[in-house]
Amino acid sequence: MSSAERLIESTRELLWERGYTGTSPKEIQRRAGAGQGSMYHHFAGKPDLALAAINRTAEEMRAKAEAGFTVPGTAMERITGYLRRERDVLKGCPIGRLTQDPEVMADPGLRAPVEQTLSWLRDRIAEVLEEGRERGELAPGLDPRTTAATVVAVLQGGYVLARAAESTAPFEQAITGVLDLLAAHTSRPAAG
Amino acid sequence: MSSAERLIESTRELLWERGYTGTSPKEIQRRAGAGQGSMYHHFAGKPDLALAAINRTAEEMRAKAEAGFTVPGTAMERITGYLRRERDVLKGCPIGRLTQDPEVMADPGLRAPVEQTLSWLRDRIAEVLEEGRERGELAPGLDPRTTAATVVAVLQGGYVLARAAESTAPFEQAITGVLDLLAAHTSRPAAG
DNA sequence: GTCTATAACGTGATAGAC
DNA sequence: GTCTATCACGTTATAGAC
Repeated sequence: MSSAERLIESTRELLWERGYTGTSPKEIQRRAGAGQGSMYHHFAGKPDLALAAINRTAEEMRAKAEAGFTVPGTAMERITGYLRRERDVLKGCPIGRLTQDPEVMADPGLRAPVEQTLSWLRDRIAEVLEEGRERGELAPGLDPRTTAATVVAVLQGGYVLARAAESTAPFEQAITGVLDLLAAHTSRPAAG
Repeated sequence: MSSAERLIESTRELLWERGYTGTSPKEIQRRAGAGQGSMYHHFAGKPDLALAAINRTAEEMRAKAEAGFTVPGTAMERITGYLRRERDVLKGCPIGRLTQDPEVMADPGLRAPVEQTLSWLRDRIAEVLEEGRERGELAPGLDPRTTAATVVAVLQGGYVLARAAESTAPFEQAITGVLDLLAAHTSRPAAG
């Protein structure tokens, strides 16, 4: 792996673990096994390197989510599969956590991928729910857009509760709770 | 207001806006209109001052929540009142945001009030839901503890979505979505 | 491309005058 | 109690050798 590559990967890890404000170029270099000169040769500075790291993480997050949504099955099964997917719960969402970083949110370039990724996720879940409604799997009274916002919020908030408790239990409970609530709005035409 | 008091209040604001890692003693002093000497006279250092600030914020958060839960009404009305309460949505939750701060979570003294406050909130909401179930307002199939975790997660996650979008809209949608889902599990003995 | 040296500035804290 | 001076260290970057 090239120096530039190792620098990006180290930055991704540190942004996840410590956020943008809490991450220094020095620590990035140390973890990447690269010197100052190498970093400033490949990247203009900390914001430039962070942008590369955030863009890659955002892309990866979309790909993982999309893989879950594209599988066959009812809307409820696809949402369940997405929510129950294996996750590093105690580390939280690498994109969602950046919303708490004032320096990220103050920089339009760094904020854009964060905004777009979470916006895309809500839209995508709303589409899945809309498809389920069209197929008669979901109650017509269920609004796809508000429900999608709720699903994404439970996920993001579940991470917060897990980190606070230093336990995955509240995350699992939050997911189970919203799936139980959703289940009451489903009918299963195939299974009767 | 005394210097010590102004220092605590400035710290509370800065922890909310910038987090612990992103807040320097110098900035706290500037905002409080106090010098270095004053701060280090009243507090042992940054962690000590932050602890005082976090404890006060945690206390305030509990008091506000409790005020919402103590009002008369059905469980659904009390939960709705709590979730619909006026909030500084784009600033997010002053306690929840600390879960993303690695330095806070690494310090047991600072972490404790964060953990206890969110744990208390889940317990308190579970109690309200349990009361509703006992009164026949809520479906017996609804588990109070998992549902409470979902409610708190929607709130915490709603803040994340709002900050990402720089808009309160996704927060409102997430709240509306979970209340709609909950509504399907309620019966209103009084209203028929 | 990668290294080391240097620098201007900020951080978190201490010391001691007043 | 509050002030200013000072300090060791870290941050973010630039310069220039190799």
